[in-house]
Amino acid sequence: MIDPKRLNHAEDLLDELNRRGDCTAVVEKAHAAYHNWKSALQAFETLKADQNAATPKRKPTDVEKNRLAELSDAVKTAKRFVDDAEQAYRTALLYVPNIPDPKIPTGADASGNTVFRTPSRPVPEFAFEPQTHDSILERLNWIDTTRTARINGSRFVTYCGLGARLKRALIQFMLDHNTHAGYHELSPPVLVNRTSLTGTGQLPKFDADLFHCTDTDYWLSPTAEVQLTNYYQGELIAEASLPIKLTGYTPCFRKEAGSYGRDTKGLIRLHQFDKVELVQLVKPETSDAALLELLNTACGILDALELPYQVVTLCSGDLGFSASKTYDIEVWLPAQNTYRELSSCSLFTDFQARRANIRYRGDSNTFVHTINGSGLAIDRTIAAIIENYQLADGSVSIPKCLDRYMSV
RNA sequence: GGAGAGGUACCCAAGUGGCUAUAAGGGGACGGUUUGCUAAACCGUUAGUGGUCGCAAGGCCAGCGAGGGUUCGAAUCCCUCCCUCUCCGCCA
Repeated sequence: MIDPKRLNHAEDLLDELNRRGDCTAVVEKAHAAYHNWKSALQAFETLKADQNAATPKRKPTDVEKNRLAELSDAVKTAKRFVDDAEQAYRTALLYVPNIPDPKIPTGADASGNTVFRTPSRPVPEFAFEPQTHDSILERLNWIDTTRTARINGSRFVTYCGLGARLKRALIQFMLDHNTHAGYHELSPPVLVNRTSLTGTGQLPKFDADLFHCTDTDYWLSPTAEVQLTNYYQGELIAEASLPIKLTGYTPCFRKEAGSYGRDTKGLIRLHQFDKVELVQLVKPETSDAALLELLNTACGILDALELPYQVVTLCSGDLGFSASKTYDIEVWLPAQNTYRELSSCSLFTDFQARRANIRYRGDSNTFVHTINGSGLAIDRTIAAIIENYQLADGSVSIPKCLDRYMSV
């Protein structure tokens, strides 16, 4: 949520927001609803002050009672107006995206993204035609999509034998890496409530992407960002405990509605996947540096795995709804002959903190800035390892840093 | 899932329809007096916050788990929900 006071200068706000694409409609709606609420509030508060002044300390006489009853009716009517107006204004505000960082490039879509860090190492050269990760994994019996399709349908995977061990090893390795970088490990539930999803910005706008339990208001979390960021929901944090750095492994669930036909094979786009997440809650003045630190932690995992990657800065038009600045880490996939997103590291400024009401006790009580990124997506990392580490004889080797996690 | 008990400030807790919650009383914390130094004793401080109006000083409104309702008036009565605790059932 943006600072509602910015609606007082809606033209300036629009100048900044329209770098994403046309936001006029949502801003004008929020702007109108905001002023409607304020005038309703002022009318109510005046009446309420009258009522408070007129209410006697003892039982009122019948004459007084008539006048008090009138006042009471007027207050109730005014209150109803305020409540409706407030509901409308808050809802409208939930649909206004975050303000893009002034320093990021302006662009309409992914073609406007710029390279922030050039490839970390040369891409591997193969003396043979590199195979796709799914064909290799299937042949090695490290995954079984045929049986999984019977149990779950498409966009699910079962890891088998060494494949399952590799997944477990990667989770372990990444969590160790992140805790060594100073992140506190949490292992949260994967069912979350509506309030938390609203706090981090998935709801109300993006409910079509989420799995929702039909008989309760529980949702399957699409990313541990939800659980880790909302861990401090509603809290007033002591200044001395900032920055808070959290990491956690969870399964993640996404409907992937609207991506029919895209990445149907392999591990790139699944309804359920595994991810190790990095989250930071920081003081506003340190958030730019903290984003880079978090990015470096995520990149450090790929360095250790010796996988080639590049980092791009998302342009204004490609930015997610809640983010003000995002760096995508893209790993090289030889069979696709391209870099694919493996982690998205974003600064949300106070946008999520306002929605989730996370503040810290400083000179005044201020909203923290939130930052998160994958560190890393497990299944896509497996895809990258398999494709980059494949050998001429059809087998694959395993990154050296995983040896101690893969041994029996 | 069933039966019961709770949720008031940093913690415990009194308040059960009107006397603006300066929220009684403890505890803890902090400051002071006293002291060679500690402890004790005594004195004091410990409501913070959100919103709104205002250049400001300051005014006003809302806050007793959350949301509704009853009432001229609700921490207090009623309803729904959340959470904690005890017992039973079920289960990993």
